[in-house]
Amino acid sequence: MTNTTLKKISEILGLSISTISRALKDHPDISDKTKQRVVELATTLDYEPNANAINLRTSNSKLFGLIVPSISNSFYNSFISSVEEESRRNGYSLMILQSGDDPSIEITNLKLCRQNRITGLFVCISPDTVNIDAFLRLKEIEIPVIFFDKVPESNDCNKVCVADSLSATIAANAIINKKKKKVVALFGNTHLLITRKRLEAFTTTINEKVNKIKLITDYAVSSAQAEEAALKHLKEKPDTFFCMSDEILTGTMKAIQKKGLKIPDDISVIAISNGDIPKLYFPEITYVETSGLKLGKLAFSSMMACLGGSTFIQELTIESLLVEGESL
Amino acid sequence: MTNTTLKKISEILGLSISTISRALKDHPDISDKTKQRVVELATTLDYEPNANAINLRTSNSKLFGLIVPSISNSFYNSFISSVEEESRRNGYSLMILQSGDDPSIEITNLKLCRQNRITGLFVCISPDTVNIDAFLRLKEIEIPVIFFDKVPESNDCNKVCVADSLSATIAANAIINKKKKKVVALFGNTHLLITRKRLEAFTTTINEKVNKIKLITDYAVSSAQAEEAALKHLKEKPDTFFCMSDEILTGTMKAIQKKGLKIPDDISVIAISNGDIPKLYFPEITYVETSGLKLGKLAFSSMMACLGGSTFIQELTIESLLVEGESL
DNA sequence: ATTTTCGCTGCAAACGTTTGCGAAATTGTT
DNA sequence: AACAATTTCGCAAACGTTTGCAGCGAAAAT
Repeated sequence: MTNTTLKKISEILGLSISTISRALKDHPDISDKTKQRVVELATTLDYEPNANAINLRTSNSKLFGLIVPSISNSFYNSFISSVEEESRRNGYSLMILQSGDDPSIEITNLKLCRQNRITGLFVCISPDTVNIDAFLRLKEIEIPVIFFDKVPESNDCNKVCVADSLSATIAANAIINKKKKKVVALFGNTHLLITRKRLEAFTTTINEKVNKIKLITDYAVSSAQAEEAALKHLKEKPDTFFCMSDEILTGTMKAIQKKGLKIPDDISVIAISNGDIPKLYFPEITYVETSGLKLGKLAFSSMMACLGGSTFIQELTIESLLVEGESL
Repeated sequence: MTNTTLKKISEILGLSISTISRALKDHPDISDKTKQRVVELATTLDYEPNANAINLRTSNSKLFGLIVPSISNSFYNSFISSVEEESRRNGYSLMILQSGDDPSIEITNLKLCRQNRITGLFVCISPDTVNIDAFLRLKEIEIPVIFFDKVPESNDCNKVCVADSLSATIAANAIINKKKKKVVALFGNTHLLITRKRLEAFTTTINEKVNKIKLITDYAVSSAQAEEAALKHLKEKPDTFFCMSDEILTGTMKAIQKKGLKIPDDISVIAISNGDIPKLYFPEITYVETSGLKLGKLAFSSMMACLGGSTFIQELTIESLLVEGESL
């Protein structure tokens, strides 16, 4: 049993292939009677058009590529989820590839995308990706590329990002408003632009405060390291923890639970997060939201704008907002 | 600037298209000198073969479809992650679609897969999917279908599952060994085979025990519902909670934290989980591991077996093991 | 010198669509 | 009845590959 094709239908009905093709897409040239016969047979034969043939013929794949370091990450996850949904809604398919933060796999993935003649690409580059020429070359063949989250520094490309500096500033201001006195701020990998931006915005905002807040900063590149760091700094009796990311937050929370501290009576916590993790705890953790869902929607609309003919290169950011739990 | 094709290369080099095609795939018929010229030009022209044309011609898409209720779920996530990796390693691409537990979207996704002439399909059906004919029809056109995790009851299909009954039995035995007396067991959607299996295995194992354990079972289809249920049953002073899934676990944990109970002194907890969530808490939650990664690898090898010609219908399970935290 | 062999290359069909163009059948107009 | 207009349909080319087969020139064998 093989796949049904236009040819097969045409032979059964004694009509030409082109008539079948037109009938199935409700072309005005075809009479209603014929259309009906064709549609009927097509459904009983379970006809599904061959996307490869269509793409080849029309050179319009209706397929987006998406390259991301890892799909098992709550932020990327929600990003992907929303892009996938938007794509389907708009009649596009999505090909999702993960690079594992390996630039060479990134290139392999890019090749795969090109071979499948994607209509557009969403990509979050790995920290070690220095040369983005391969990506920029897509533009020469008129394939829009939207960089998201971790974006290259080049000005010559479309980017959508969360507001790194702003979100850290919002968190800092929330801490100031609550009149906290001694803050331990934990950050991630200092190689990343995102860390440096958040670090700078956070410390400047805190230090701008007139009656000084005591600020202790530290770094961790894993949840376990964050736990250690938090345990260490708990000895200095801070009243607040600021966690730059979910990874840092989970480590910090383990330290707090380990010490049997009550939130927010014994210690306050605020984080920058996608929102999933903070809601797991009781009381729920106050966080500055950097929504993967929203970023996905923004990326998608940016993509559609490019496909609509906009050659305007732009860098977009989604605003952050404070989601108040009861941890601060 | 348009895409490079074999034709373009052939015209520049004054060779035929077939020669270019053969040269690029190192066919013995072609002389080394010619091969070298061709390969050289192809790389400078950034040639990438058109996958659509190849698929059309060879009717072998090297593309797998994967339909899952949601990609933002730690279990499916690790499943997808491992299938994606295996696919890439073996020269296949992966098209990931989410159904949002909506059977009609599931059908849309299935159509998309068929239109793209996938080589095989991995699918986790939604709880409301009653009719799986559309999936079984793929087998008639020789497209292997591997059902995973939430699988239909039909015997006429390939399934890979976590050891549902076994994992629940292991959890029950762990509870028995710890000499618990009063257990609240929370389960998910009763429409699902997985729920019924776990329910049955758990209750029988508990009830086999000579000196009776008091067992209270309840159901919840969301984390919030689980929290409510846990809160309700806490009034009956159980000494142990059994949570069938991560979703149930997070709800239960919120209830426990809300009441300020200490684990394991005031209350014990054991869950069936992928492992990510249990490790977020302190003390870490004891769980029976059902690994998405392992299931992914199993599903993939099962797929490869089908493609290798095995028509042997089988139901495979990955074994579970108890990962001891300090919550029991 | 003729045949055989062998290395290299090209021809052409096929995969399943879409679509411009022309042709036949039907209808309407005078 | 003759012709124009309209409706309905088919032809054939094209998209970019792969691949069986045949062709051709030159070296090797007879």
